[in-house]
Amino acid sequence: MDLSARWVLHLDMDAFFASVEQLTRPTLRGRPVLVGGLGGRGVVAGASYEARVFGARSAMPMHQARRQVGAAAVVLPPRGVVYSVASKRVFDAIREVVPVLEQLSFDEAFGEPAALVGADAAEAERFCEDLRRLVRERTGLVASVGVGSGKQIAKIASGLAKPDGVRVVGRAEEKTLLSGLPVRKLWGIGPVAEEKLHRLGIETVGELAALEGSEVASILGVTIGPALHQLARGIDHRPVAERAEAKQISAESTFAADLITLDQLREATGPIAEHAHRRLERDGRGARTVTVKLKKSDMSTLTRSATLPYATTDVATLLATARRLLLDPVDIGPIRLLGVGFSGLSDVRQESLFPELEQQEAELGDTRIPVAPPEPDSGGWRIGDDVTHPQLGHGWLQGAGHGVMTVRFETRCSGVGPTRTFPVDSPDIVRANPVDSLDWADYLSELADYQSTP
DNA sequence: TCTGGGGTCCTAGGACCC
DNA sequence: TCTGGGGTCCTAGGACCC
Repeated sequence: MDLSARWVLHLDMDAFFASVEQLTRPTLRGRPVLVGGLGGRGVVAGASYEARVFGARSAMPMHQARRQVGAAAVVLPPRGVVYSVASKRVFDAIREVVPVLEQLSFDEAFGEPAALVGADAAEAERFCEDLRRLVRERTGLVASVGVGSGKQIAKIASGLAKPDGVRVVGRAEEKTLLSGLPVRKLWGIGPVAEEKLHRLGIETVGELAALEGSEVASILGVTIGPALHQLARGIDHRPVAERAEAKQISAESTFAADLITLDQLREATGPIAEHAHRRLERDGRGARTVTVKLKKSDMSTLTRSATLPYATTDVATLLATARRLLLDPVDIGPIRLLGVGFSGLSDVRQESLFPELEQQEAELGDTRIPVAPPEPDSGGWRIGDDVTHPQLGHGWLQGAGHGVMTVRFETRCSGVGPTRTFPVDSPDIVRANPVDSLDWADYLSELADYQSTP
């Protein structure tokens, strides 16, 4: 293939989590929305542009973001299923035009459309504007697109395109753009590599590019070094390809207060392992290796893993294995986070070679699966919960306390909806599927169409 | 009340086998 | 009385990404 003719595009949804909240809850449009953990140890997973004006950013501790944004901040817990459905719709739509997509996350993907081979910059730009229009029409969400000769440039370009834009970086422009950038902007250079380079006086991608290959290898390692050196010099022939199946499925949880006994740790393992196990079941494969991850109060982490003689989906076996791997906080110190991961995933759901062993493990694993944590005040309702009312339809909880709750009735297609206040134990208010907030009005209009059809 | 949750990839040492 | 060499699997830790 003639690589000089290559156009790679990087599509990145604008403020994805916050935008989905604003889409499905019209009251939030134009307001500074922070999505993330509400507890003291939560961080921001998504911030709307209105919140970014105040300096709020992803990965920032929530209490800090909240302080910066002030009283206008709307803080909501993440609704993973809604983002997942919205994401699928976005990329299903894009695949109609660009069949091969390398999806990096819920909100990002590379593509290399066949239609753009040999195209000029203006054609590439028109193509991407069409793509953005398609996404907006189908989903109501805004994507920005960057285009360049390879993945690295395309990714940098999408950053420049934001918000709500397209940026094509032509061949002539590439070198200049790249060389002035701080090294940290290069994909694969994180805080540690950045610090190593800074200590040697290397600040920009241009300075990195100017080094000898051997120097870069000695600073950044023989595997990563040469790859990053090439990228710094604008050489990026990496193909765009669909991602392989996941190699690992895990769940983890940070506790409101550090755990200090082995018993607490054993209890906490249940729900976390079950969470990971539910996703394993959905995936349809079995796991051979179980890993537990413990993060201590000083943020250092320990992992312990064990490999079974066979891959299994049996929750008792997996849970017992995880529990066996735990370390005692009395020995290692207070634990702020526990994770349980499954790997060595395979389709073969082989019968156990050692059924009696499995039985033993199952019995061991049966010890005291903890009850769900007690619901907080307000009748178990939390801000952000999706609910439904027989007359008023789908809504979300704006506030709860003192025996009453305030519900805002609105969805993606309803426009700003009305609020009503109910006793927290009102039988009319029932928990609803959050995904309905993406669809509910559609469903109603379809129903109306259906009923009006003779 | 500093620092979530879900991933990928790399390194390095030891066991084990031929 | 010197201890090869390669390959694979397992384990633990860590950098990095969104």
